Amino acid sequence: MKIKMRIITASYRQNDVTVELFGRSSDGKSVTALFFGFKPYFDYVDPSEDCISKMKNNPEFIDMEDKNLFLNGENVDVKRFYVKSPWKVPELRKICNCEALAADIPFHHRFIYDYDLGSSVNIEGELLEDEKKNYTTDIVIKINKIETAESFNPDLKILSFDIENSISTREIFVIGYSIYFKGKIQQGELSSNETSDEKSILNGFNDLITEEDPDIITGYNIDGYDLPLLEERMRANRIHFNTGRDFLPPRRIMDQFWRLHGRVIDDAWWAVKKVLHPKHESLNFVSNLLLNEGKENVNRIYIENEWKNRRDDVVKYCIKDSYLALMIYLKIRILDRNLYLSTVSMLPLDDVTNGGTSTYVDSILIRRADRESIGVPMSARRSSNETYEGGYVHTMEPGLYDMIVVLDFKSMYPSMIIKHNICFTTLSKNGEITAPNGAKFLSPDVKKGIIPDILEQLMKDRDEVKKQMKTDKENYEYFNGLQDAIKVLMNTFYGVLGTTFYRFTNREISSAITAFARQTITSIISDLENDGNKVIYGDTDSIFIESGKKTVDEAIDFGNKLSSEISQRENLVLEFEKVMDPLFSHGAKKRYAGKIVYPEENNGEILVRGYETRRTDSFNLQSEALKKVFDLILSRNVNGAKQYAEDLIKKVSAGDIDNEDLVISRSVKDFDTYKNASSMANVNAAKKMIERGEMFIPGMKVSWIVTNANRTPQEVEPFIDGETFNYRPDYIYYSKRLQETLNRVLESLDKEVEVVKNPQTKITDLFNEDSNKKKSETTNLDDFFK
DNA sequence: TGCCCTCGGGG
DNA sequence: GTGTACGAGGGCA
Repeated sequence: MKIKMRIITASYRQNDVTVELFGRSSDGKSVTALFFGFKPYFDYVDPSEDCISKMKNNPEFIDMEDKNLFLNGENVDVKRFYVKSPWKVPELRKICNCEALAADIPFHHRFIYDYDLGSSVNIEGELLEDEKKNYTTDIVIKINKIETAESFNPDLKILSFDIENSISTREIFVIGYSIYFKGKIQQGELSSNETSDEKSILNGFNDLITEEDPDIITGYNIDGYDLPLLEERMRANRIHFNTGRDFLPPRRIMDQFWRLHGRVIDDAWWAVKKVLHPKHESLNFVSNLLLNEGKENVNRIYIENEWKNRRDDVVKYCIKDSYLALMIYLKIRILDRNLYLSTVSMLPLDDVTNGGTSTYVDSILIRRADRESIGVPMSARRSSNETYEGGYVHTMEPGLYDMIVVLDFKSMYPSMIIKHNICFTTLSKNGEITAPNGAKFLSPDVKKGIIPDILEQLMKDRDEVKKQMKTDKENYEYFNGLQDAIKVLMNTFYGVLGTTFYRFTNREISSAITAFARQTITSIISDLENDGNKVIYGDTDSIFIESGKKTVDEAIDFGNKLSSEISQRENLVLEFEKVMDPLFSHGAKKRYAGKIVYPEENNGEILVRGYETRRTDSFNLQSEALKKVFDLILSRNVNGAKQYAEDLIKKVSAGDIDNEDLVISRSVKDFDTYKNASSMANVNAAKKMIERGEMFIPGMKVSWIVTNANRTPQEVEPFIDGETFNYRPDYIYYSKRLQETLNRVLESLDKEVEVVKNPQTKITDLFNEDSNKKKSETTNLDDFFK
């Protein structure tokens, strides 16, 4: 039989080293596809006789083969060794002293690369009835023939769940779930009652997953809470946590992700963090923000009592939470994004969802290297603390600027790589292209590098998809998602090539890329200045110019004109991105705030870079005051901003402020998990709560007010909602912190006069670091990619 | 300046 | 599972 399927995850069976591909077929069935007989292998560069005999005598040895590969600028002889077990490779690659190649590629990736499979595949094979009992999928098929197919997006089943449990005994009370499939939502719960205990909840959960057979499992903070809890309770009840499509349990990877054979575990909270960067990350806040809908009213701090007294409400609350997580997950469209990304990077969905970014680049580059007989080095395990010069940052004079036009280089680093043929395959002493850092690369007519070639192709692909997006209105969404994913992939490419020690590149190559980029932007800036333009700021691939225009329309014309002039002259694309009016900076690099007036859809937005204060352990007043100050400055009311700041700090130092505005809160774990618990304010607040007979359970969030910051550690008193606070806050401490925050912004505006009078105590000048600023400053590329 | 430690979400 | 890794901020050397 023949089927077309989208690959969700790939793995292999330990017992017989059979490759397993899990996915959904074009007709909506869940599928396990098995490939028998694929063998692990890796290469040794020019191994000695001794090395070869060691390998041949190893019980893992199957076969060997001669190869000739391009490596570090020359062709070398290598021996390819085929072995029995993927998990033995880390051991085997250390048997000899010579260099091992491609000995750190996960086995399922090795398979996908070798058969050059994309995210969707056509399979010819036969149904395996006797294997059906080993998997939860609708069908199990033996692969006789497999090849990549045009990518398609099947309907995937998403299951979201949430658990309510006892804080003290950890016992699970209820698991609520919401399932999304083909546009419909189905809900339910598993709970303890007269006839059902925790054991039956846990077994019920396993059954639910097995029967529903979802492709995606989500929830809110399931990675860090619900899944570890399930694992713990399953163990306590001696129940196998067999929720995989092969009945194996989920496994925690690096204290971060969970991996489950056949399904993707995709925590909605992580997705929200990555995509949205919300001010607060709580389910209630985020669901109100995205869905205009909040959590049900249950007090989870007193969950045991709530469960005793309001069981039905707790069940409702639990289901609602699973529903909210599901709706958030759908709303932010992270699944679509990852599906597109898996399409363009030719990887299973799980690998783009829960894998590192270098995996995407590996997927493209390793296939290409194999095709062209280029050796695949191992990832360097060197500690790479060495930094190198990154992007160019133009220093900004402190002040308030009008009608600023912002120009952006389109794909600056990919453009540099393509233009200068930068690649590990072209790096050569004989190269006629010399980078500003001294690295030399062969010219494209002598040898075209594979990285520039791939990037050029990706750029062309993207333009092509964009064209289709415009002509094929019916499939606009699809093409738009695809072009965006290609952009992400290209960004990933230069991110990986530019920041770390990636297997195919090195420092010389990374710094050649950034050096060319600096050369390009600085020469354009000086051209602009020679033409009489006022360049006030620039960072890596952006240039800020004071247009001198009175109206937005004039500024837009100016921006368009500049962008087309320079783009033509330089044979690069410099896009006119936005107009800000006004723009404010106190003179530090990477810190500014501006009001956007163009493009129209962002008109009125306030853009703040580099000034944000940490939200979680700052007190309310701090962030509110900062926001107010920016509002005033960007309304050009600088004096008003100063006056406001001065008045506020005076008020605080005089104690004329509500206690609520000074509360700091953070969560506290078990005290003995801290290296230096006694010096931590949150721990000390929790200890005092216990002394006072207040409830404290490790993991709880604790609120406090600082009462004496002159002592080490600072003295704090817990702040309990609804109870009077009988201590005097350290108003001097609070006014100092407020002053620090506000001075970061205001200090530059009026240097002679201290912006704010010192409140009672002497405070040394803050932010006097700009005495010897150079005109040109550089920054590490890593900063740019944050 | 750079490293180490911690939190955030969840009950 | 031939796989290592979130991002921001404060404290401290």
